[in-house]
Amino acid sequence: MVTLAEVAQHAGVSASTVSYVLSGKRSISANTRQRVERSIRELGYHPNAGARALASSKSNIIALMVPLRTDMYVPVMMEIAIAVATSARAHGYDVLLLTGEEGPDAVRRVAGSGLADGMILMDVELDDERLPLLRATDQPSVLIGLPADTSGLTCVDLDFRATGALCVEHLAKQGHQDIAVIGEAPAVYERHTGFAERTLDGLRTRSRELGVRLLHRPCEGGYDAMAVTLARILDERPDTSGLIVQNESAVEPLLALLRQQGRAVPEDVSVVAICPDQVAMQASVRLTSVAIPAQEMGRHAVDQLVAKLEGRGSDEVVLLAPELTVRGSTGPAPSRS
Amino acid sequence: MVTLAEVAQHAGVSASTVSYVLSGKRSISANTRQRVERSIRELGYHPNAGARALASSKSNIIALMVPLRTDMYVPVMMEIAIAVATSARAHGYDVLLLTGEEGPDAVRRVAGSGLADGMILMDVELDDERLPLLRATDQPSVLIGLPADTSGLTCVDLDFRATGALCVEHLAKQGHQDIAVIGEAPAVYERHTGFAERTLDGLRTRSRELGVRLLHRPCEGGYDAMAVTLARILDERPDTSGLIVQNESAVEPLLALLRQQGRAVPEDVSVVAICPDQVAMQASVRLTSVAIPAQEMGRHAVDQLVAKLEGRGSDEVVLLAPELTVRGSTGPAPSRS
DNA sequence: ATAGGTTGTCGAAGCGCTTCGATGCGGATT
DNA sequence: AATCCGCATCGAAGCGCTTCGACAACCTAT
Repeated sequence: MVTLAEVAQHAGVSASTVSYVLSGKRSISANTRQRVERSIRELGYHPNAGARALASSKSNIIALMVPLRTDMYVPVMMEIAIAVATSARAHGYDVLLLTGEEGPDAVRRVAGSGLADGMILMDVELDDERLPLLRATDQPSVLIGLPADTSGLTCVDLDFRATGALCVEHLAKQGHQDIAVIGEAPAVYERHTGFAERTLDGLRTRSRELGVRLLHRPCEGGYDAMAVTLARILDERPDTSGLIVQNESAVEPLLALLRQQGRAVPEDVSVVAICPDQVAMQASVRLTSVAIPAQEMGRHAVDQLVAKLEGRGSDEVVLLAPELTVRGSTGPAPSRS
Repeated sequence: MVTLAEVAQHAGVSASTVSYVLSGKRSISANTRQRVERSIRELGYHPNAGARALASSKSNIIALMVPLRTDMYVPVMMEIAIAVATSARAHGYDVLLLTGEEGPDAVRRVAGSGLADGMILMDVELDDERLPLLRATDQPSVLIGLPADTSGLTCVDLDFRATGALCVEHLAKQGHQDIAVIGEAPAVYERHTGFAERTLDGLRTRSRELGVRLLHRPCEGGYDAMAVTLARILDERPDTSGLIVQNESAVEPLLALLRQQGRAVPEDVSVVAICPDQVAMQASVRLTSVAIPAQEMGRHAVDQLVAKLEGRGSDEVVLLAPELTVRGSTGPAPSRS
């Protein structure tokens, strides 16, 4: 293993000079810099991460806490995680992957050990048990998702309230009077996941304002669960002509069922999805949808965190504006029979 | 921040004693140990990761390189990643998330800087460009997936050759004579991804042995691509009665199309999927499938790597035996019209 | 009673890096 | 010619931990 000292000797300068060449924190003559850089290349030197962390008390690592559950909104999570890793690298940081498993202890461990300089939390619940710790340790952090109380926290999220409103508006504008929402699995609501409740709030508020009827039903993923849920909805509100789906793994089953029952999309029923663009475009019907901008969320979160770590940056809540893309699954409401 | 020295002072012992209490590398009297442990608790001491890494030249971190592509076999990747993170924690390791983006350089960076003690590579190609480096740096590592040349490497994977064989056998045993394989996207084959080619090999070899006809067609995910692919298959081999799908995002579209065309599963067509159990069970037809044991693969990889890091462990190729679960999507071949 | 072996603890020497103050030097300012 | 300043470099002091050899203290076998 090559050390700083060896590079210094090889280049005929002192260790500190090499260090300054590397960090750029003091001016170095062009001549010396080149000699040092050459030695670094020739010896294949790589600074030792541990030593660096110890001496500078900065690890250049960002911790990312992802939910343990592998069953829900997986693609979104994955996309965010990858976006985080990629943007972090662009800022010179590496990413440490923490699963929800350890829970709040992970926060303590990471903050205490100086393993990471800051952390990004995903899948934040409205009243998340990690938040008190986060506030207490003054560990620089950014949440992806919105808790109930955002004071003293930096958060990044899609504006799900506006998302809900947007979906209702779109359907209402086309004359739909009876709208049903097929939501995430019941467990998601029971955990008081921010995005689910906020979407619902936006949906309800806007539909009240616009005077349309709204029915919300949670739904597990998969075909059978969807079949039951759809039957219940149509039983309860036979005039339902607009459907809003916020559950990736319910999308395709829903379309299959509608087809099977002879309900044409969008002639008989309009469907709006809240899902990644890819899902909306790969479905058996091109779905009108509000995209979940996973990449952008990940990138924003990193940008915010890095800003904090560099002393700039503040406790801000960034809500990304939703965008509804009209594709083939929505159209005018059918005239009442 | 609390340091070892402070704990030592608080407990009235020397720093080295505290260190030995923590590591258990020398015997300590019960009395002293308790005093030290009490001080640790009272002061809320957490060892500093950087200092530890520097002094011991072990970071207790495992690097996990995941493919950058977010479009393919995502759930499997995610499940593996989470399994890796979870098992690693159980062994006292944290996980550093690297994306494929950096390519081989990531290997150099991690190995050189001592950031991680070892690494796990996913999405290994048959002739992966990271392998030469891996062999050169003698960085302890484990691959998930099989390259062409496994000499000097430790690999963990599902036995995809056996998987392919198993699928063919199952269908052949039910009398199917014309079998079509709907594979991963063409890009996957072009990259020479090990698992895809091996599966194909298993499928072909076994079908030759059993004297059944086999047609293989790569297929992008999504409904449209599937429609085209299916049409081509049925055009070319109208007698096809057995389908084998190895592409998660083609499963549901396939079922929808078959339904739409009035082909009953399993009466007219039998379908075997190679996919995670969850996908097979959530589909609109309970799919007979060979599971991709993502969790197990992740766990095995970590176990192997940890064994290597502790000096035990060898360069072994672990192939997990495939298991075919019969569900509702396969049955006897229809008698020829 | 004495040599020999355990057991439990301590002190000190690093691990490889960053960073601060000091220093030498040439050029600009009086 | 004396003074001041900025630039480029160096030396040394740590950062918080692990680990090795040393050493008392005690126990056992002779």
